[in-house]
Amino acid sequence: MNAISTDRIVQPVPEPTVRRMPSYLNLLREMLRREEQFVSAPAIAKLLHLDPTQVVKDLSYTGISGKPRVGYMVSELVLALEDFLGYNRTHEAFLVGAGYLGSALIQYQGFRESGLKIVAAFDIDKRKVGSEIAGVPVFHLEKFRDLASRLHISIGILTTPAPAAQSVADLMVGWGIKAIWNFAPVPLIVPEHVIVQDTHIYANLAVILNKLKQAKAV
Amino acid sequence: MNAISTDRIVQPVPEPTVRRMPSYLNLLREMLRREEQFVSAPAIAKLLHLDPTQVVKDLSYTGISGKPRVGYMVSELVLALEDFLGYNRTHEAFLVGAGYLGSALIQYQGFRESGLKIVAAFDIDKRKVGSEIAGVPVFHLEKFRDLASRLHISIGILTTPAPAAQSVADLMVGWGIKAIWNFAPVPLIVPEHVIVQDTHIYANLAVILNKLKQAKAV
DNA sequence: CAGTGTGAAGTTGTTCACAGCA
DNA sequence: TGCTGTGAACAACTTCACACTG
Repeated sequence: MNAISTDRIVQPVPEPTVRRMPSYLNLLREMLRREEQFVSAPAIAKLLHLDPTQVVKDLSYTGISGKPRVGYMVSELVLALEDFLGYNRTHEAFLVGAGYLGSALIQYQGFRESGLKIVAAFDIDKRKVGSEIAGVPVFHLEKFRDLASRLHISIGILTTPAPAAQSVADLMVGWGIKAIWNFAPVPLIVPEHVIVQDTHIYANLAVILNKLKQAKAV
Repeated sequence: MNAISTDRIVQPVPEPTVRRMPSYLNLLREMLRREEQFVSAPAIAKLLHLDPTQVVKDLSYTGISGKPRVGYMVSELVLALEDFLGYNRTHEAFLVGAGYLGSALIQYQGFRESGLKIVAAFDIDKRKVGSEIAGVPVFHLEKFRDLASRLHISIGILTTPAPAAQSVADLMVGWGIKAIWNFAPVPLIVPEHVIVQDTHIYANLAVILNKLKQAKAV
């Protein structure tokens, strides 16, 4: 390995592009399984219901270039996307709130091939503490402190009920977590350097109901 | 009821605005509980980490107007938002795929006060069929046909593994469902008149990992 | 004068148009 | 001719600037 950094300058990528990347990877992995060699942007666009130019622009962020008339090499794209998304590094995470949603996330098969590894779950419910969910141990929230300082975990997944969310976020911040994936419908207050990604199920529901209303009105 | 429609013309609302609406409602319901009478847009903006003008513009879509120097009447806004989001009508839904994620959605307390009522779940796993999840009966997928034709359900929630997603979507379409809330990481092919709302957990994960990468690069 | 309300400016993301290539 | 790749036009959303109000 050369002493000069091999990391290219990480240029900012539009968030919508980042959000589409997993879909590309998903599709391309499937194509790789079917041993398809090349794929064109218009073909991808059709399958994912996107604009062809959009796909070209998005894929350009991976650094891979395609051949006119032929398209992109599937295997090359898969590797580039995995690298781009960080799916070949392993990101370890703690999950707090081992209820139904938390359990669902732990169970989620896909995370294993997505660079996310939930290494421990935490709860305050004594019936859950001491058990395992899909091989992931559930500790009492008190233990969070000790473990987080020993291992160094960068991602905290917050799946508690709303009232507990802020205090759990404080805990996570206190123990040096870099990013919080927040599923509670509460805006978290955290120091500036901590990344918060909100995933609010209600926003999606709102969009559906709104589109239904719109459709009915026409 | 008058023959002349009382529905106002449903003007299209920017999707980002729609997505923020549940957060406003959430906050305002909390304020209502605390018996706060008035709230200003800047105050809301601060609590939700938004731009004050944004809040003003968003709230204007509810049809409610505020008083200069004072702000908006909380109770009025809550009612208007509930109406806007359709939370006072009840939308009945079928859920297909009673795994961990499906169970989590069924359990989700919040839906009850969000106008969404999951009336039945379906699966093909014999261990699940016949059971109940939080009072919601789980039927065999075969039964879907009969029930969907009898009741008329507008929303289908799709929480099956990816390979089953398209065939379940076909089923849902066949029985007249208007909107599909899709949690499978698969682009569904449906007739034009059917609304599909994708909720892909990986998109959110991708954003987090990307921000972490970005943070590290700085 | 602190807040609403709105038209204008700015920013971001998408779509178009077309040059280059095999 | 069908595809990549990119700069330019366009559309959508956000932020700014400011007139208005109690």
